[in-house]
Amino acid sequence: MPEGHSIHRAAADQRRDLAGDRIAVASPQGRFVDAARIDGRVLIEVEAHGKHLFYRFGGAGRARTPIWVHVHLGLFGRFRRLTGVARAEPRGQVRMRLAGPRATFDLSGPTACDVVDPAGRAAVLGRLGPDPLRPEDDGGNSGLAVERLGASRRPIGAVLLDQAIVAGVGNVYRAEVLFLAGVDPRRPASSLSLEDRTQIWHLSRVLLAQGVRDRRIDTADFLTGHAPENRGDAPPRRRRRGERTLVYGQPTCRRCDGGVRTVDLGGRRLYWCPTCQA
DNA sequence: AGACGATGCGGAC
DNA sequence: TCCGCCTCGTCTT
Repeated sequence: MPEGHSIHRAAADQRRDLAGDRIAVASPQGRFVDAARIDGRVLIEVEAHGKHLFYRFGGAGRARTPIWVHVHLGLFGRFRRLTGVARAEPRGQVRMRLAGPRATFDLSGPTACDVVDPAGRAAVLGRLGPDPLRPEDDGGNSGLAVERLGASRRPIGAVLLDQAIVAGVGNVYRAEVLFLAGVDPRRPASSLSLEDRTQIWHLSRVLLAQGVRDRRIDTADFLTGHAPENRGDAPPRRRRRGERTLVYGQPTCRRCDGGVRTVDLGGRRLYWCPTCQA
C-alpha cells in the first residue's frame, strides 16, 4: 500500500478519529518498546511528510518538551481501523495499537515505529524534499522541487524516487507520473525542459491526491478525462487489480497497446511505454 | 501447507 | 550494488 498517499490518508483518518483524545498506546507484539512512555497521553496532532508519519503527544507530569512518535511503513506496513466489537483482539502482528474512545488503529509491519524528540523529528524532515501533498510545499517550494528535479544527471526515473528531491512518490506513481508526462524515465534529469519538470511536479500532486481521496492508487481515469477532479463526489468504481494503472505492472500500454518495457533500476522495477514516452 | 512477491529503505561492502 | 528486515495476500502445490 504505502506511497505518500497512504500516509496522508492515515494521518487524516487518525487526526479525525483520535486527535484531542487520551489514547491508550500498546504494543501487543511487544516490539514497540516505548509504548508505555506514550500510553495515556493526549494526542495533539498527526502529521504526514512524504512517507513519514509523526504523532505529537501532550506532556505528562513535568515533561514539557513535545514527545513524538515517528512511523514509517516501509514496504509492508499497514494500518487497520477498528471500531465496535472488532476492536478487542489484534489480528496478526500488531506493533502499535492506538486506542481512543472513538476508534482504534492497529499498526503492523512498519520499518520504523519509535519515540523521537524534536531534534529527531527535525533530522528526518531535513532529509526530505518538498511533498506534493503539502499545500505549503506546493505554494512555497514547488520552485525548489522543480529545480531539484533537474539538478542531477541521473535518470529522471531514479531522481523521482529520491525522497530528498520529492517526498512521497513511490514505484507505482513514478511509473504513472512519467507515463502521463510522456517522459522516458531513462533520460538524464538535467536534460528535461522546465516545462517537463513542472509537469512532473504537477502530476505528482494530482495523482497522489487521487490516492488520498480514493484510498488506493487508481490512475486509469486520467487517460479518459474522468479523473477525480472531474468526477464530482461520485464514489470511484472499484477496479480489479491489474486494471488500476496505465503502465505500472502492465504487459501492454493502456493507451497505444504496445509492449511495456521494464528494467531493474536500483532493485526496483521500472515500467514504461517506449512509444508514449519516446 | 508452502512459496512468493510487494507501493521501501538503510547499511555493509 | 547487494542484502536484510518487516508482514500478509495471493498463488501454486
